[in-house]
Amino acid sequence: MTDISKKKATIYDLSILSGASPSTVSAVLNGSWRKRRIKEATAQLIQKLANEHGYKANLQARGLRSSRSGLVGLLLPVHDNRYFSSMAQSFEAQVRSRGQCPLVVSACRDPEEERQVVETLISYSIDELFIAGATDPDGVHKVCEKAGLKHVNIDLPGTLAPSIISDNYEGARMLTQAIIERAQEDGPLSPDDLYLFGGRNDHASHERIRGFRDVKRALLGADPDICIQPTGYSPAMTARAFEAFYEGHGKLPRAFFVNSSINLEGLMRFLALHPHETFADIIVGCYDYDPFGSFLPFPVFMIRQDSEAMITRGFAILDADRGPAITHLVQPTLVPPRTALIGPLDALKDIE
Amino acid sequence: MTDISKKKATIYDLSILSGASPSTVSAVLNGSWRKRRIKEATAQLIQKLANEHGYKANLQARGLRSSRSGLVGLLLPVHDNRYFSSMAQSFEAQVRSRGQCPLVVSACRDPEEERQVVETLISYSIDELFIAGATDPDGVHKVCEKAGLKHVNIDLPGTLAPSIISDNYEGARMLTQAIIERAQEDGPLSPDDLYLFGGRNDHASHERIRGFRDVKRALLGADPDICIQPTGYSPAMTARAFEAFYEGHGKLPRAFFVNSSINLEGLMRFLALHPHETFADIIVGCYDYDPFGSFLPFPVFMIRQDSEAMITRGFAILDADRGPAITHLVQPTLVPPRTALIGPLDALKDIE
DNA sequence: CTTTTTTGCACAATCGATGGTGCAATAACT
DNA sequence: AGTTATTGCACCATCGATTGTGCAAAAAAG
Repeated sequence: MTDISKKKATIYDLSILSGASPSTVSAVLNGSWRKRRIKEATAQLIQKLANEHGYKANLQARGLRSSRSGLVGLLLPVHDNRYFSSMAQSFEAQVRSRGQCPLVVSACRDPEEERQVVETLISYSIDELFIAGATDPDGVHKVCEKAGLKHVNIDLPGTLAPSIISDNYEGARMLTQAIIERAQEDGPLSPDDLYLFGGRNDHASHERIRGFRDVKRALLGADPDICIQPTGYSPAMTARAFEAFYEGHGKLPRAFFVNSSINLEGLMRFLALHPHETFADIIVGCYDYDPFGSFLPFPVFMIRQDSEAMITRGFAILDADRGPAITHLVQPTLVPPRTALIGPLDALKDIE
Repeated sequence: MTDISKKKATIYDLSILSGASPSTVSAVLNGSWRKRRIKEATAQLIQKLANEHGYKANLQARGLRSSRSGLVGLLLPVHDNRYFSSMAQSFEAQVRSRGQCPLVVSACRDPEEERQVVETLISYSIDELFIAGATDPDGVHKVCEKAGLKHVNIDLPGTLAPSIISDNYEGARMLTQAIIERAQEDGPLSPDDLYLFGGRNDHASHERIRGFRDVKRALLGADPDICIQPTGYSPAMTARAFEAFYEGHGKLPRAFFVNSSINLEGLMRFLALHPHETFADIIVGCYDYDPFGSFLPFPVFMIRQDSEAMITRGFAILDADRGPAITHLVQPTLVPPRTALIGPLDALKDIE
């Protein structure tokens, strides 16, 4: 603080200033000094000097020596999405509170990129890795395994490492039931009136589709395959699917289940091209929560996945060290239309 | 790849395997081998061995020696917001395409936290830093300065380093004009019918408020102070401001300008407590773009800030090395209601 | 067949911290 | 006073790369 020197102070500088050896300085500054039986007075002197000179340990050097970096990684498919960005937010908070440094990266749902990004993180000797929504969790697992890196899967399960995911089946059941009941308030609902858009060949989509179909069959008696319209996690493809349906039927289905908020963005693209009065009576369910998505001009039921709880569980599992490769389910909650939930931002103090 | 050894290979391992010295191996693997006049055959042998053993440089060691890490930091106020998360998304892409590793962190709009987080990043020897939306850019600047870290401000300007920000004044003018014109379609608008909610004591808010007031005065002839309601960047506080207005007037203002999407979330919280029919005729302008925010059940004009361009400019400035501490303006665009823009996600390939 | 030049590489110091080991000086016991 | 225990710290190897320097061997020049 007081000091104006250009270069960053090292333990060697403090060693000279204090008259102690570098190893003593190191011990004092990394907290191991009691164990090393350093005199209290010596420690205080060194700490005083360190403060005066704004000493900060070089974490690359420390990491090199100790082969730990204090970095904890979170691998996301994308940032630009409320589900994942709020996961990033909770992740950061939890990592920081453990005295480590969060490293959030995205890999664009590309299996090869996922592995490469993780290789890079490993080159920085990260200590732990959360693999969220990976397209190929087991591929990433192998990379981690080889490097001895502790890791868990979040959101999409793997078979080789512990996984913490939403209870997609139950969530989809809740959501499907909610939109059916709501749609039936406007009159009887035929199986052809209820569609599902979005999702692809991943575990979450499968489970959600399974939940959707089970409830639909139970409540509406039938479940034609045509009502399932996978589009990938792409707004553009989803918009195309809505457009195609619209061209064929002159309207949208009375009610539909949208696999994620990313797919819901596809619906927005479709809506932008059509006057909204035309679709004033649709009922939508979206497997994801977005505060604005909840207030669209038609009823939108949403599912809020508890990413904060998943991260917490993830740390618990990593701390417990080498848990079995089982899948832990976290319950999501059904969010009725027009609901503004509080989120991680509310934890922030914000002065006016 | 082929290799099954437990530990990561180092240049020393490859040195033994190839019969070359560690320095030769190093030179081959970091690309400086031509400069060092290493025989082509030697280089190829070493590269082959490196591939076979899945060699990856230890970046902490490299960073320690060269005092560069290949890490580029982006300091955000928060993740959980479309503006900043899409900034993170473009940032990542650009950093990766430059062969570096992105490090995105948030500091919760807390000046002390901002400085500490940056100190931590510096301890990892990051090479460059983008300071986005910092509460105290100049405080952060000083920390960077002392460490000789190249940096630029994004979104909120500082006085000591180059800054790249939205043209908030022009953006606010466009937005204000758009909502006034739209509101006047429903009949004459009095100055008391047009409010501004959100924002606080930062440069962006000041400029937006200035733009708002200038246009309002020009078009509506007056601009009572009461119509400016700063709430900070907090959904909860913003909701309270709407609630207070509603209690006093039995309705919301006919038209209003919301300072950011975070404040717009405050409007959602208010709306959740009231039947939306009551507010079917409000006209809203929001300084930020959110794809779902654009489709609320009343007209929402939005401003899309070009975060991608800001990042690009930022790199240009950093590459030009030590630009003057001037402020560069990036033009935002006005987004009419019910518009679904494509975003960084559309760059992703997504197989069905 | 020398002398000079070029080629190809090895050596060793260094970045800044960590942690095992060993050795004085002091304190505690006979 | 002589012996043993304890305290307090210094020394040094080490983590894995980078890079300036130097020196043989090979090639080119004379």
